[in-house]
Amino acid sequence: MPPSSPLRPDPEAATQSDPLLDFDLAAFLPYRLAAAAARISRSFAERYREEFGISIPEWRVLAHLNHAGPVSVRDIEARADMEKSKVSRAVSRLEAAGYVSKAVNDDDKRLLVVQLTDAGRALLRRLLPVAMQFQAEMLSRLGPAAEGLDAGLALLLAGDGITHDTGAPHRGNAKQGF
Amino acid sequence: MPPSSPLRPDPEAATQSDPLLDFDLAAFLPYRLAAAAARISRSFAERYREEFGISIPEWRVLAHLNHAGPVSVRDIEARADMEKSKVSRAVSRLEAAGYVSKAVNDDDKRLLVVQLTDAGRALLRRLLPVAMQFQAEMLSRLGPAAEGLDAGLALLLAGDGITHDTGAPHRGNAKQGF
DNA sequence: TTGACTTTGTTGCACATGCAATGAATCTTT
DNA sequence: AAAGATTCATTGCATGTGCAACAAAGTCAA
Repeated sequence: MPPSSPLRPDPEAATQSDPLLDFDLAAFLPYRLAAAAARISRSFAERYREEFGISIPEWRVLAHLNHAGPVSVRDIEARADMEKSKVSRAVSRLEAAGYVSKAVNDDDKRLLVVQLTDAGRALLRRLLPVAMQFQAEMLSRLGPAAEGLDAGLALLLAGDGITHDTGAPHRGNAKQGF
Repeated sequence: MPPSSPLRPDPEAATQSDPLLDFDLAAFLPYRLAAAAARISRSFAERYREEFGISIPEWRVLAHLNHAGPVSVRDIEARADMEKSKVSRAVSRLEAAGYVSKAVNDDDKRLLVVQLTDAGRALLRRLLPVAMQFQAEMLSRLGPAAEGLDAGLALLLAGDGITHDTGAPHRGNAKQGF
């Protein structure tokens, strides 16, 4: 018989009290995931805002542009896991700040060609090391648990959308983390 | 010499190209965490909104009340990882819906006593099984990786705030996931 | 070619959010 | 006891968000 861990409680024990079971939010996996993500994002965003004056949606756009070269809004939407309106606004802000340029694709005039400017590339040269260091801090906090965490995330992300280099738009709606 | 994994790239290789390193957002751990959390939260929120008409902040308040009995806003703030204004508004909505009652603590009149009503308890009896099932679906998707994921989350949450039964308020600010 | 349908990006709108400011109650210090 | 500092909850405000509606461009079939 397998042991009853906090994550997988003994199904026998679950049937015990009908009146109101003692559900602990702190042990609820979706909540834990959301809370951890919110905490990490908060500190990352704070650092980026203070140091570079950009938000996370903007960071995502820049990072994707660096990786992929000139792309359309639709492309960013798929690869950076953001709604198209969010992408559109982030790109506009970045354009206003001079970090990217927007042009119309001549082959298909519905599409935008978003591209890094020299200023954008210069910003990225300062941005990327900070991101790498942030991840390094995370990994050092995680230690050997990092592999396990990442494997779990891969499974959750594999579901229908984002995987390594396999982008697809997502559906559904939810304001914030659980 | 240890192998160079995507998570821990070979430091030698990192020094290769000065112009612009090829940073892949899809492999960036903070992004992966945020994207996975967003996806899970989205589908959870959708289910709860459709079926019960409540939002995630409201769900968190209800879950904590069920676990802890009558509490103040400050208590919820700590245990449910939400800003106090968010808690205050969620509690007000729940009160308007008849699921909780608000009263003034007689010992300390600054504190609120938020309490489940009968309707609130009845709602929870319907709510909790859905949450449990949602978590079960998550676990089944994760399989053996669940333990590793949860261990990683525990380390990230241990930092300064939420742990199993050790609540503390948090600082910093960030709109959404990375 | 024309007309229906689809895709792409932007925007109006309603709503949620975080932060700072506020008012009330309590605690601390003198 | 009085004055100052602190804690708790609420709210005004600016901002970010998702969704739906929209216009422009492209596709496809008759």
